[in-house]
Amino acid sequence: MVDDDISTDSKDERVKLEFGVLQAELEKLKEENYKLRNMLDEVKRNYDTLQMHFASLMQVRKVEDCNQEQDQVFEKKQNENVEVLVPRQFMDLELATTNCDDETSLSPCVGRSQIESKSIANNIEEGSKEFDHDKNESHSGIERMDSPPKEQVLAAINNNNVPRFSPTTNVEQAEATMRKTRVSVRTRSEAAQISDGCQWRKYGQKLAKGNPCPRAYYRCTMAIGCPVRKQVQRCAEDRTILVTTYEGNHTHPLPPAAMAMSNTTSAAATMLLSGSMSSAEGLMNANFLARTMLPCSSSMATISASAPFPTVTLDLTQPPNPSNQFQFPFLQNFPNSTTSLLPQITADPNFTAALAAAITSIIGASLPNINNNNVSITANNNSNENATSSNNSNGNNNMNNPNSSGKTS
DNA sequence: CGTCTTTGACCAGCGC
DNA sequence: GCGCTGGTCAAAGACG
Ligand SMILES: [Zn+2]
Repeated sequence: MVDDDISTDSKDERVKLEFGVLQAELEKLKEENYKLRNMLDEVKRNYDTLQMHFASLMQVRKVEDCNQEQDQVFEKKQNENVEVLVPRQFMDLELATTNCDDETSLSPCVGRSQIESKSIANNIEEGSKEFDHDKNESHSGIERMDSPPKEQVLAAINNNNVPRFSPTTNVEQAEATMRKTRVSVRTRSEAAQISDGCQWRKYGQKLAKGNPCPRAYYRCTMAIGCPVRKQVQRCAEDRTILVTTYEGNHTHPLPPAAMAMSNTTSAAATMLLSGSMSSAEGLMNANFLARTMLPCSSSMATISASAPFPTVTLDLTQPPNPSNQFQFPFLQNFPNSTTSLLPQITADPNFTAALAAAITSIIGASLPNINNNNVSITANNNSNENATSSNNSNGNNNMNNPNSSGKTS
């Protein structure tokens, strides 16, 4: 009996030991699997990015060929001092901020850059209306807000796993000239605010000049100290259009909706802006890429050198044009989208905010030294946004609060 | 009672 | 310096 007991005990112990070993091994394998999966993801992203880059280069070459033929016309225009300014702005990043950051020079800059975009990139977009709205939105003094510290920038880079084309020196240089990157989203919405998965706290409201609708200011409260802010304002011309401008980088993980987009947009956005940093050619790249990022859109993407800080504009108000979907593999790799069509994706109310959040983080982190870029991406969206908070007006307009005082400083 | 919104005050930048 | 404008602060109140 005693012997038997001992033998079963030792047997149990051996089994336990073995179990423990196996469990440890399993854990190890899990970990390894996780690492490998991460690596695979990264490789995939890099592949997508490279493919984008390649495509853009091909486009650039095409356009260059085209331009050589039209060189004389170009030179003539440049002599008229109309076209030449944009490339210079992109080259002299620091000077550019002083060239173009006052209100009076803003409009001419918009005009110039759009002419530039169009003539170089062959019929990229007419989008002057959009930029008029954007102009109203963005000539404010946000640039005086504090730049995020280096750690934050690096953290954001890591968070998004963005493959960077700008060398480290650019990031360092960028710290000196750091400006807030902004992502402006235009959607059709009756709600006072689009639901974007983040938590926001309203901290102010103003009547902006040139727009009877008040502009509301929100700050991200998903994490203590998150510097992300957003402005929400209705379009003066079409009050069904809600313009939401995001600014800054989240210091916390993005909500699932935003994360879903992040992987897909990171490569594209990085490409978009890395291409646009230093030259007219880059401007072209960015336009081309912006156009291809959301190929279902009826209008195309533009990039402009108008803003005192880089601004990506997502116009989700246009009617759909599903003729040319899936031009690029990264869109096919869109998480969970292998069976769905892009218009459905862009109609998702989460899409807007997710894309905005992702791009804000990405470009804010990886390419902070572009000072005068405006990227506009247009897609269709008739989403039904939900207001996450009641957002009353203290302006003298038609918003919800009948008791509003009508006074704004 | 804690959280959020409202809203007048305040501040900085800019043009004159 | 002054006024205008956009952005932020913070006290007071609303709300659950
Ligand atoms: Zn945040």
